[in-house]
Amino acid sequence: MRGYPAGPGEAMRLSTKSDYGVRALIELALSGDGAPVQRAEIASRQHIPESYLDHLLAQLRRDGFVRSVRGPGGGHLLTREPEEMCLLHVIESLEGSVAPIACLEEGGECSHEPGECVQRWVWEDIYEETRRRLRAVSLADLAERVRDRRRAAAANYSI
Amino acid sequence: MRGYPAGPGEAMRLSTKSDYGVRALIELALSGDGAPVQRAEIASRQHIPESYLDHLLAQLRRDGFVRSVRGPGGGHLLTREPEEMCLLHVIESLEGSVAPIACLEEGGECSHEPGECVQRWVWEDIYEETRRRLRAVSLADLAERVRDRRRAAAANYSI
DNA sequence: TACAATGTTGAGCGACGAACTCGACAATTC
DNA sequence: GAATTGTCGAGTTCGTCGCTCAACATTGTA
Repeated sequence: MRGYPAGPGEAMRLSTKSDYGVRALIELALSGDGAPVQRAEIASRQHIPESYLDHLLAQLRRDGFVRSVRGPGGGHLLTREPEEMCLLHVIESLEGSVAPIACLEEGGECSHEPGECVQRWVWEDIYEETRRRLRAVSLADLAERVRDRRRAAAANYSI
Repeated sequence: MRGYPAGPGEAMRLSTKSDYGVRALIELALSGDGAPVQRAEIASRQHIPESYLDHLLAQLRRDGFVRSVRGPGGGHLLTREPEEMCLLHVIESLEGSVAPIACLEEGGECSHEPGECVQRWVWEDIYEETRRRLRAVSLADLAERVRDRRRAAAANYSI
C-alpha cells in the first residue's frame, strides 16, 4: 500500500499499522458468518503484506479484538459484534496513543518548566475531540461503507 | 528540551520543531518594543539549542513570520502584530501539515483503491476541526498566557 | 576600509522508528 | 503424524528527527 515510511513534513501522521489493522478487522466484520478468515485471505483482499499482518493480528489478539483458530480451516474471528468495537480502541491498540504531544498521555511528563507549557490547553481540546470522534465510529459503520461501495462498484461493472 | 526523537507508540505526535518555533515567536511577541531579539537570547530564554533554532528561524523567515536585522545589535522581529498570527499557520510552516493521513493533504494521493478508502471521512472531520481550533489561537493569546504565568511565578517567588 | 558581530546555508551525523522479512517453533485437526 | 495453520522474536533496510559544524554572506561601527 504505502511500502515506504512517512516522508518529510508529515508529522502528526498515522502509521500504516492502524490503517492495515482497521481494514483487517473490517474484513472480518464483512465475512460475518462464524467461519474464521485466514491471514492469507485478509492480506490479499486488503493488500496487506502477509508477514506484516501477523504482527498486527498478534497485537489485536493481545488486546482482545480478535481470536484465532488454529489448524486446517482455521483463521481469525472478531471477539465481539462489530457494533461494539470502536475505531478509537483499535487505533490505540495499534498506534499506542493518538496524543499529539507527550504530556497529554497517561503518565506522560511535560518537558517544559512548570508554568511555561502554554500550548497544552490547545492540544488538550483537540486531543479530546479527536478521541470523541473516533469513539463514535464503530467497525460496523466502516464495514457497511465498504459493503455499499463494493455493491456500487459491482453494479457499475455490470452496466 | 526533548533531546531525543519520539519513541514507539507515538504516532500522530508533533515534532519538536513547532513547539520550539512557536515558543521562539512568543518570545518575540513578548519583547514587543521595536528592538530585534537575538538568536542567543531566544535560545536561552526558551531553552532551545541555538544552532537548531537557526533552521527554524530560517523557515519562519521564508514563510514571512519573521524578519531579521543583521549586524551588531541585530536580531529577529515579527513581521506583523501577534494578534494577526495564528498557531495553525506557524505550525504548518514548521511541520508541513497536520493532516493525519496523506490523502487529506493538498495534492495528496490516496493509496487505496477507489471506493475502498473508508476511513477518510472520519479523519477529514478531525482534520478540519483541528485546523479550525488552531486557527482560532493567536500568538498574542499565547504570549499573554506566558506573561500571566511569569507574573504569577514572580509573585510566588517574592512571598 | 577594515573588522567584528551578526544571520544564512547546507552538509553531515548518530540514534531510532517504520515497515517489513525470515525462520524456528507451537498448536490443531484431519 | 503429517499437513496446515498461527506465534514469536530477531534482523534488515530505509528514512526522519534532532542536532552540530563550518563556510559564507551581510551589515553596522570605528
